[in-house]
Amino acid sequence: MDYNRIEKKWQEYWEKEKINYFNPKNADKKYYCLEMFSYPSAAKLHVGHWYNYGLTDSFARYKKMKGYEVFQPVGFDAFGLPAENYAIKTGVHPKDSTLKNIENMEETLREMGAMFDWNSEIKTCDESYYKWTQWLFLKLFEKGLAYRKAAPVNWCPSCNTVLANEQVIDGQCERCHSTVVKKNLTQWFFKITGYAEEVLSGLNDLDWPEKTKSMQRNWIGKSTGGEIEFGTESGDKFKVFTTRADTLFGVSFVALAPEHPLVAKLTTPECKEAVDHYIYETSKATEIDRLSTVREKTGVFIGAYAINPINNKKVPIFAADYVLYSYGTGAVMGVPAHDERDFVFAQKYDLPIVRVVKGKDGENDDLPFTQYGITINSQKFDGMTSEEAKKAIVNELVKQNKGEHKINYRLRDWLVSRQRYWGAPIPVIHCDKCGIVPVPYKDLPVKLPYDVEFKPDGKSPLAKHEGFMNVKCPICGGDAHRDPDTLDTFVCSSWYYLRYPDAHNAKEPFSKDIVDKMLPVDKYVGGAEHACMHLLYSRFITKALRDMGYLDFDEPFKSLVHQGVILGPDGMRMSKSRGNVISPDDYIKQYGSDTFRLTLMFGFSYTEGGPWSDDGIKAIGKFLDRIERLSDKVVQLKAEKNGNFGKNEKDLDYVRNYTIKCVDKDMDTFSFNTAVARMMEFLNALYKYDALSEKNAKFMREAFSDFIMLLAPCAPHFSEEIWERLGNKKSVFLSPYPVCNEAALVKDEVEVAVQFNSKMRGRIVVPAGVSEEEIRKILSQDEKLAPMLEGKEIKKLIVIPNRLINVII
RNA sequence: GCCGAGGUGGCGAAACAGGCAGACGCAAGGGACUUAAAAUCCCUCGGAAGAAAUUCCGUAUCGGUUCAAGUCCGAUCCCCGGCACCA
Repeated sequence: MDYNRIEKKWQEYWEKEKINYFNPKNADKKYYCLEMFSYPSAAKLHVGHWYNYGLTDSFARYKKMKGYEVFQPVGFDAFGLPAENYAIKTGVHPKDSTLKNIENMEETLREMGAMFDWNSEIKTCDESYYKWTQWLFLKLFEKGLAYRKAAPVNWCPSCNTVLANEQVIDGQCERCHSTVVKKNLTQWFFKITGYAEEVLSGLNDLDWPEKTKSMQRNWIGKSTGGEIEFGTESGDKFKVFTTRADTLFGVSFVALAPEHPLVAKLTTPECKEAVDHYIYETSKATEIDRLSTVREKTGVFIGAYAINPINNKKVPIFAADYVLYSYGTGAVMGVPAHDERDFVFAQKYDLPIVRVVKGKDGENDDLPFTQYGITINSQKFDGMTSEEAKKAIVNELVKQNKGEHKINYRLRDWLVSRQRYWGAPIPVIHCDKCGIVPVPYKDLPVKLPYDVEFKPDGKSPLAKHEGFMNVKCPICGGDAHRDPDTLDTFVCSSWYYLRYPDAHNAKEPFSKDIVDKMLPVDKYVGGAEHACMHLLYSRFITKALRDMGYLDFDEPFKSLVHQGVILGPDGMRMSKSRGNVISPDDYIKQYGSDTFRLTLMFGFSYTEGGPWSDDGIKAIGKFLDRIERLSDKVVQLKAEKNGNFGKNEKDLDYVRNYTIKCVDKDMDTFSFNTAVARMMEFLNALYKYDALSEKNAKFMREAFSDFIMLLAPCAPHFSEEIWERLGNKKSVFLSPYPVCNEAALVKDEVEVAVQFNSKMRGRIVVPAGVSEEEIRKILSQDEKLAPMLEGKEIKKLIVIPNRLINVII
């Protein structure tokens, strides 16, 4: 078959017949199938795109044949750093290179033959899209969910911009791997922490990979404990957060983060020099050093003492850089006997180690003892379990107004401003008189100017563009200037799935009616690397929009699948520098896109991925050739003669229906490799039947038609072609998916395994559903098995119907 | 350290809910067809012993539960992904 020719033929046909487009009239049967949209890169589609888009398309086509009105849109996450960095290197404007890349990708995506609904295409860099990204920002601002504050932020000196916590990996920039430094800057944040509890608890009901849910849980990092107020001799007070209030009697020191304001205030003159020196040394340490767990715990006594509210004991206050100012209260109580860090610290600075919890059963003398146990040395709280003591001690402090129950989250607010050019401008105006003034909705979009000098110098490129920057204040009419920062591209991608179903709406980002009908996304497919970024941000934005009344559901993605990663033939991640990149194009030219797609389906477990091997594609080529050869025979079959439905027909009918049942289920669960395996078995059975001298032509034709329908989602062009050759006038994708006839799966006779004392001893054929009695009889007559039973007493007979018989003798 | 997912032939991988381990394919070997090659078709293909029938062993390691364990339980080792001085 001339694959490249028929691919074109059917792609044109689908386009002409509108096979791929979602019909809103059938929205009650909608199935929203979405692949994570991609960044428009200059290179052609790589294997990863194919693996994501191609295979999920097969799933979508399967759903379509199952009777769903499938909505499978496509678009581009078009803002972002690579285009800008490319521009800095080559002088090609980001807009020009991006639009050109998009054009390229559109073309190759069409060549894939996926049933994308191109009518709903989105490009986040279009004014008609980012207008609504800005709208979203303003709505969050109105709600108090977008705010500006000065804070120590992650700064990538190479990208010349701030980064969200999520974009810092091991202290390095996610993108360029430069070491990230802390800078004190005033930046825009989204208040995702306000939704910490809901994004956490909502995970329980999601059909998502457990791994991803646990990564989000981890990232959100909920811990339940108490905040306890310590006094000082000077009358100042500060709070510590602890999850182990049961160890409060064991406190022998208190440690404050070096940045904590009380450090400067409480340090005594005698200690000032040492403390200043310590703070200076700390500030020199890089973020990576400071975050290392193996780093020695250090600190410095500041000369002041704190008073433990539970027993009024005086304990020394230290400044210590293992205490993070950004978490909890920036102050911790030191309980050396029951915390490893505190233990090391106490040994180093010779502080008392007081045990206040003992093991529940038996003595455990090892310190630090970090498990829960029974309280000791804790006055009236002695003898309680840790769980009880935690509550009781905080309750006692609540009464004295010196503490409260408290939940802390590790999650930080999402830093969304970027000092870069190629993004959506932040739609606010800074006025000396009126402060921060949101751009009026009627003035959106705030257009990103084209003629901008974006060579990096540590400041936002837009700041240098006077025509952009200088505006009149919408309130007072006086001179004012725009915000020179742009939004993190994750803001653009945090709501795109809402825009697709109503992509051309010029009056609002999306109609409430439409999204309430079309969302949540029924199946979302993409890489696992987005677990704590895109997937978390989108959930937050959905909930925020819900609370503002713009939609009526809680979660954007009901069901999520992560595809695995296809590695180079050497088992390493594909990269140009390694020279192990597999280019789909070469294979598609030679074997066709369906062959390539099927190879990916059959060769890997979808969620695992693995190294590419050249051998697989030849095998699939052979498989398709075999199908084509058989189709020629089927077409030429003379219908008349044999209308019998005997044993051979029954056998084939069994395989046919078994295949339908299995493939149906496998497609539904992204178990593509086994679905293809079942189809191969079916084809083998069809060949076996075809080899018979007597065959029922009508029946074989039907069985073969079923085969092609099962294959169609996985090899769309090829199947359409064969389908047409079989004499069908309409697209195979308009025919209903085959339904398994359960009756055909009931066999008269089954082969079961026979074990004696649990060891395999042979196989026998028995009528389906025989009684134990009959089995005994059959066994005693079996010429191979009967002699082995002679003179032995059958103590017990275990029968697993249609599978196995275990004879205990 | 914590959380999560894994470890099955020469290779990619299957195994519903504890019930014939290795489906389906690749590679390899043998054969048929052919002048020959390609293509196609047939057979073998976890290991060991045996002429064979057959037997024994085998799902990272050790132990347990069970008539029966890749699957369940306990311990250990290894690999991958994530988090990590989070109090």
